[in-house]
Amino acid sequence: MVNHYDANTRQHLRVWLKLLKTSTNIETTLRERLKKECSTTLPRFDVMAALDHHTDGLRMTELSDFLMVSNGNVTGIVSRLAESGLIERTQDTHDRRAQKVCLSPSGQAEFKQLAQRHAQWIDDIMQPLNTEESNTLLTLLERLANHKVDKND
Amino acid sequence: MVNHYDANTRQHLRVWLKLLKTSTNIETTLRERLKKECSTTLPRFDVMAALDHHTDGLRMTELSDFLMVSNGNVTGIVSRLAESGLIERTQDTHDRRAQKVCLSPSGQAEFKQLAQRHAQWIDDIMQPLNTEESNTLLTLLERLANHKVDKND
DNA sequence: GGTATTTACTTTAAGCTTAAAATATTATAC
DNA sequence: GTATAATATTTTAAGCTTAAAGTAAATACC
Repeated sequence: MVNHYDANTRQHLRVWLKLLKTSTNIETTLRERLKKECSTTLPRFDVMAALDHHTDGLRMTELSDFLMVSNGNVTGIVSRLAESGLIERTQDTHDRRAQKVCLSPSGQAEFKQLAQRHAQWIDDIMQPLNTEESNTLLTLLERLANHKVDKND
Repeated sequence: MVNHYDANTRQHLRVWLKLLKTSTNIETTLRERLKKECSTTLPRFDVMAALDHHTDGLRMTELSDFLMVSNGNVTGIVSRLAESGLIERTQDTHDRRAQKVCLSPSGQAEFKQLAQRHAQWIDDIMQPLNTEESNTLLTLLERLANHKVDKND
């Protein structure tokens, strides 16, 4: 198939595909390492990171809002983390619909290990860029992220 | 929780999170538009794009290699696309295990529409960067993508 | 106080994704 | 020619993800 787009559009597509591929590659590396070296998954890590950040615990809805995923999604991940004994759920005494979720002591210890390895991996992956370059990258990405797209093109 | 990482690591984490978020945001926008405006999904689009690119058709294994996903994954997506009449499977006459998959005429017409809208969306999303900036972004991303990580840290 | 609405959360259905097991067929070794 | 290995593909089990429907409890309204 002949590429019939103009030069500008081709460049845009090229950048988007590279952005997607780079991000996906790094994500895949993290997922593989979390699985092989730590027997866990990225979604579990993300939930644990959120709870580590919020020491007082979070409600289910607060958790899904913070992670920007659906509330039904969090239900499953939290259930499995609870089965593994890494998080604890406590019923809200004033609101019987709600519960507060937080890391268990073993969950805290576990996450401490995970976070350290995770940071090392990212350090390794980001190695090729010096401070100035990574600042440039950050700025350019922010420009893309902050550009609100009109949903009704 | 106190952030106990050194400045360099913090910067690396910041850049990675921004890269992930930007990429995910764009991907989410594309998924939403494909669903709402075109009643399809990104995986379906990706398979159709691969077949549009390979006019002679592809075997299942070639398709999963090209898309860099598992072969079992492609089985499901191709089945659903075939149900929709957008692709056709033909048995290989010399190898009864194999089949060749290609876009049906309606699949070609459908993809032509999809590709055009997709290109417009990307054009819109990449708007905030001029040519020089998008070239810089491309270069920095390539540096990250080409950096092979030692799997046995 | 009783009805209606909102809120917190779970369940369900459908699709995506993978690794691993299973099937069927072809190619190789002897 | 038959046993073995390799190849092409599908199936299965498990988890992730969403939107939509369902459940239960709290709040608002009158």
